[in-house]
Amino acid sequence: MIKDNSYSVVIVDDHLLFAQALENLVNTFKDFHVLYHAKNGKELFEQLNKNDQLPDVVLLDINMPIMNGIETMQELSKNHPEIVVLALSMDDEESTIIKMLRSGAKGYLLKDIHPTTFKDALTEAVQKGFYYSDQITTTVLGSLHRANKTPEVTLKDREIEFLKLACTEKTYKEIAGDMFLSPKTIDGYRETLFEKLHIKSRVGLVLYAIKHNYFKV
Amino acid sequence: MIKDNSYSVVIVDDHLLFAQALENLVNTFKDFHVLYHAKNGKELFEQLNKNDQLPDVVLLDINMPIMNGIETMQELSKNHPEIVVLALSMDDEESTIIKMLRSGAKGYLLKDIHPTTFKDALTEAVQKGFYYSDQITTTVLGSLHRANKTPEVTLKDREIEFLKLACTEKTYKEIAGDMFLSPKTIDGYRETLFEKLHIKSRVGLVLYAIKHNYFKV
DNA sequence: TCTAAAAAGGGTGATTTTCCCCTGACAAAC
DNA sequence: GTTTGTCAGGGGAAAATCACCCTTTTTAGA
Repeated sequence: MIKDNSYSVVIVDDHLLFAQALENLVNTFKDFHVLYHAKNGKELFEQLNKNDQLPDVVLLDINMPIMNGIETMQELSKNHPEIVVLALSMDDEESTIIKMLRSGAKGYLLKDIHPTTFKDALTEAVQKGFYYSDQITTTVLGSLHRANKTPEVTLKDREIEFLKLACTEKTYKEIAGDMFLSPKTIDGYRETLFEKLHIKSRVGLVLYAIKHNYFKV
Repeated sequence: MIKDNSYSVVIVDDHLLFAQALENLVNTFKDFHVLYHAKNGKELFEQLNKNDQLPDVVLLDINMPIMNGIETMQELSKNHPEIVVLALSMDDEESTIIKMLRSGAKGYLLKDIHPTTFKDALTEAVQKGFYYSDQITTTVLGSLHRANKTPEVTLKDREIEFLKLACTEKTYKEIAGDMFLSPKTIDGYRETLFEKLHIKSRVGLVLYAIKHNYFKV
């Protein structure tokens, strides 16, 4: 879907300065032009519905309020699977990368990418339909490798609920009250998580929860 | 120090994409032009020493590896107090803002600032020598207000050392070993921090440490 | 140099966390 | 119809955490 001989790009990022600056940068690439940008997923879908022309590429920030990158990506996959989405993020947290790619992102760019590399990534993305940097490939392969031997840690709803409460200054007894369970049951959850997550103290619970986005400081 | 009738700007940011994009944006402002950009404080000083022309404005990112915004700012204040430095950051963490301003930054911009506002900020910065957004003013005033009644929480080096270790799965006894102190002394640190930080459990220590950047997950 | 405060360490006891082993209810699977 | 698995709960004990009150040594300021 080329218009004026150049690919159309939409930017989704809540950092207006970055979004605007990025738009200017993209517009310096002769094969690309920016259609518009949105502050979050919600705004993106409003724009997509309003405009006739669908973008060829969406540059999607992950950390946004309102409707974050993961949710947005999942919706995009459902409604517009033909759009090539490149995730844009500050951090290279493995779980985040995996989540984005599993949700249908066709690439994952760190914001400290070199502008030249960025242009290459964009070009490759529209031509081949995807772009994976060596670093991301390594990360993903590493994760798959580990997933093979350690059968993936999936937490149940009640465990997650407990995990979040463990990140507060409540005692387990208080947590038990909050969850309408006996302290002994809570003790069971604690022990289960200690085993599942290979940790051995409440501090471990807190660190795991924060690292895996179950709890925000 | 105007050259070609326009103010010179230097960008310091480890996110190359952002830096490049920002440079392009600034270059669209007719009263400004970018001299160069640096990936961190170290690189900035190398450039400053190499080049004859000093910039009028430095846009300084805070979160950088090698030499971060705070350290860079302190050096800049010593060596080139005449340069107007605007801190650029993702987050509006009060303690960070305070630290930057105390180190001599003449303004503090959040990266989600609107590009138009950004241009205004830049213009005001070179004309008046500083730029404080309403939000930053409020934050700073709020902090001063609190500083009046609660005499500011400054942690000593040894307390910080302990705090970081408390963010691991070590027991206090092990921490004592690491710090070559008796468990009883460690217990003293624990108690002091509990009071200083208004917390009541080790979880509180971990949360405080992470929130105030003493510990990275 | 004197003094006062900060740092290091001690004792004791209550509370919480951590560990291990065990019971019953219930639901899906075989 | 039994097995298997998950969820809830219990007993008991060791270890760690937390709280309060105390002494000695070191350090820094007047």
